[in-house]
Amino acid sequence: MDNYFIFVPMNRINIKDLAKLLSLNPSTVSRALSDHPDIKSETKERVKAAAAEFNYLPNLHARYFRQKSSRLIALVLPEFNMYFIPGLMDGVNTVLKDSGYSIIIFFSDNSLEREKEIVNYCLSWVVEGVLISLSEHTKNCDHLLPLKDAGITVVLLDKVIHSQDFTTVTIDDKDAARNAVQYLYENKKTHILGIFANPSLEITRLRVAGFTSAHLDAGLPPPGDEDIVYIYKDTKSEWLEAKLLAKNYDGVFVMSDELLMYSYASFRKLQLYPQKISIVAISDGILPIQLYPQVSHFLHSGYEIGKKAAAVLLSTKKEPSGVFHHVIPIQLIRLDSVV
Amino acid sequence: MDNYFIFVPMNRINIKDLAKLLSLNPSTVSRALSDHPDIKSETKERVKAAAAEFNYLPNLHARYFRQKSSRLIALVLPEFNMYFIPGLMDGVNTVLKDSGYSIIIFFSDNSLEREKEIVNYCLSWVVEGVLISLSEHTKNCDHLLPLKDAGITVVLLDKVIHSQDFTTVTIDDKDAARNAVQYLYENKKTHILGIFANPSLEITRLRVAGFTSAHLDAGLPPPGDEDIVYIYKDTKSEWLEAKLLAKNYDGVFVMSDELLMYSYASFRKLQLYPQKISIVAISDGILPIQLYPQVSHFLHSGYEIGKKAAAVLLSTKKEPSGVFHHVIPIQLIRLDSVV
DNA sequence: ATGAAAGCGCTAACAC
DNA sequence: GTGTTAGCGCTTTCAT
Repeated sequence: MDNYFIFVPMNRINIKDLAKLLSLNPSTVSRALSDHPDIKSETKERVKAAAAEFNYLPNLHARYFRQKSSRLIALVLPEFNMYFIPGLMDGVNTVLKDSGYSIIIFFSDNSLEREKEIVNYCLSWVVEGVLISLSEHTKNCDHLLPLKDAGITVVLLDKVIHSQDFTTVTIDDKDAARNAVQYLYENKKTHILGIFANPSLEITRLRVAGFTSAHLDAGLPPPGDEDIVYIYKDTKSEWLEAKLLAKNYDGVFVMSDELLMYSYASFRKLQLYPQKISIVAISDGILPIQLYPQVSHFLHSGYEIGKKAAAVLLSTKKEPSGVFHHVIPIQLIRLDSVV
Repeated sequence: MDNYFIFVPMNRINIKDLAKLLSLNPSTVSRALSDHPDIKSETKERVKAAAAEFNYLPNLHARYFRQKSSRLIALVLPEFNMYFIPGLMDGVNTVLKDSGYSIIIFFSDNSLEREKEIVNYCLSWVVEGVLISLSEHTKNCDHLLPLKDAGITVVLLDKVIHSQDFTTVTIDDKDAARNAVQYLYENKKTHILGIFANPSLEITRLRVAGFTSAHLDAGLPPPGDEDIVYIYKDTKSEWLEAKLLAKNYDGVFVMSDELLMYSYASFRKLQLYPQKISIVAISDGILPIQLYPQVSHFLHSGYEIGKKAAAVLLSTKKEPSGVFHHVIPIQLIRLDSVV
């Protein structure tokens, strides 16, 4: 007999069912559930008791479809970076988790094409806000304008392109790099190698600019081409090691956690750190304190950026305001005893 | 005059508008857009051209609401772990990105209460599948049963509790720990310290079991209480260092990347590694090759687990099948020259 | 090959 | 304080 019972997806109880059960009108039930002031508290309690008893859960597609909203925030990320991304997501989640918004997440895999597709998904899902860190192949924000036109709040974070169209949340990249060099200089380091990521990123260009200008400010000769190395996905560590030994460097600036992780083994292997050179990095803070010996860094916290960006998004939704470029202050974490 | 132009959210073009524009019926437009065989190709082309011209994008809430589906997969994670989570998300994304599903992400922050709330969100969003790694306070899967009852496919991954109700994707935790000890033993290490996470996790208990049983298999005396250390969020590294020096250990087993990161500085500081001890870890693979010196490990790839879990989810949706416990094979990555 | 009409579950005017 | 009714945008019978 058992095989007569085939699986039929349980028809979930809805507001209409609840109304029938209580001999009320669907609209009354709806209002009771959302604590509408018109409904007397006795009715509210009856309705809520029944809702709890029969495990009523609203269908959010129906609700938000009707309300022409979605309570959905899109988080768009270019890649899976183990240092920065988890902190960033943590920060975003911290702000959004009790706000009633849910997070729909997209990865552009550093492709502009994919980023454009994702913009369409955001429109199709009628998201209420977009937090986006741009792909490394994105050169401008034109493809984000349809979001703006649709009235969707967009906040760029971390990997951004500054424009008049969109609010951004970043650290002061140029200043961070400048401070780092200055710090090395104050500790009598004058031959400094800068280790940078892909120069097509605005974030890289700004940090290179800061690196260079700090040399000038300090009265040091400007760094030559050989003093600035760009590391790509396929750069071999042997190549970096040759660069490290090419000159008598006494200081190294590393612009990110990935690059610190990438290069640290070389510093140790060549017995440069802590013996001969000082290192300053820009970092999310987790890696440099776990390394041995530890590494001084300027704190570039994904958590803080995520929190700020999400907060800016929510407050912009509450009361719309103009485009603003928010800059998260950085902070020196001094961890070596050698400099 | 300018202030007469207040912002009115642009009424997006919908199927009805498109139909009016083309003097067609909305249903015809709908069918044309979804390549219904009844519609002649000339009409299809007209419709698609107009859709492209006027930037028509479907309202997915309306579509999936009508279709009683959602093309939404929930990814539920307990915390922000920099080693494992990014790889896991990468794996999930790799499988889902071209499947038409979007990912809605929730973090339980290791709270069972929050996990229950998230289950309700999944039901309210009518998600089509749930990929969940359990919170460390979750002791059974009863709170997931409403998902099952609603016909929603659930796949547990990594931090799981095995039961007859839900499919799981994990590595063979017990076997991985056993292999690790065996590997140390084969390299003549007989005094082995095991470093473990919170023992309330099934994943920890299994790895401890493997650690212990491997001692017996090898004919070693079973590890005493002092040979197994559990590291909690607030455990001080001084305490670990005392344990490391308490006996003449020649081998250490570390059950995860976080713990490897946590303990590695101590090994180096005390000049234990590579001088006096060998280390074997269970790891996602990124950290141990970047450390200097590198660390041998059994590869526990978040990427592979994420990929497998997402693939299992999709295939289960295509043709429903019973509960199955999938085990991802682990692989020894031998990296030290000292053992 | 296309049109007409109904309805998914919910909320918000508008009645009373 | 509660009921009536309409409609969000879309798909899908059913009719032609």
